[in-house]
Amino acid sequence: MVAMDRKDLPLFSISIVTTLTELSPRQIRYYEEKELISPTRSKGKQRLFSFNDVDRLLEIKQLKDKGVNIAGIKEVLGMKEQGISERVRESYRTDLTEDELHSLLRKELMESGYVHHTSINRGDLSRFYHS
DNA sequence: GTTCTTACA
DNA sequence: TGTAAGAA
Repeated sequence: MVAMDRKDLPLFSISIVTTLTELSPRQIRYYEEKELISPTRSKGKQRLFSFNDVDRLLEIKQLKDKGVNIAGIKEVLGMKEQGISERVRESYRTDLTEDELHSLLRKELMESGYVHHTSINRGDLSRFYHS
């Protein structure tokens, strides 16, 4: 069971993910260190990210901007894995320019309502926020 | 040229 | 988190 889902295919270099997520290489590597993402490695030990990795990175970015710390982000990401539909299928079209793919991917993910009304800012999770 | 790790500010 | 150094 290597990659049942297309979204698990390791395809992007860190530079690509950097432009896709607008996160710095430092942050991306830091999140991997914190086990928020698990990109595979190429033979040269270079990271290869999948669509799922990019998805998670974008969610991490949102939560970070909201003031959620690593522990809190792990909580939310863990909850997501328990069940929440996703969709960015159109991103797989190959007849898109790189810029089109970038904006499309980001747009789709932004409008998915990933982090709202999940009750994360309802008190009991306040301990996951920075001061 | 790009990415990696480690380390320091 | 940004940046630098040295290796791959």
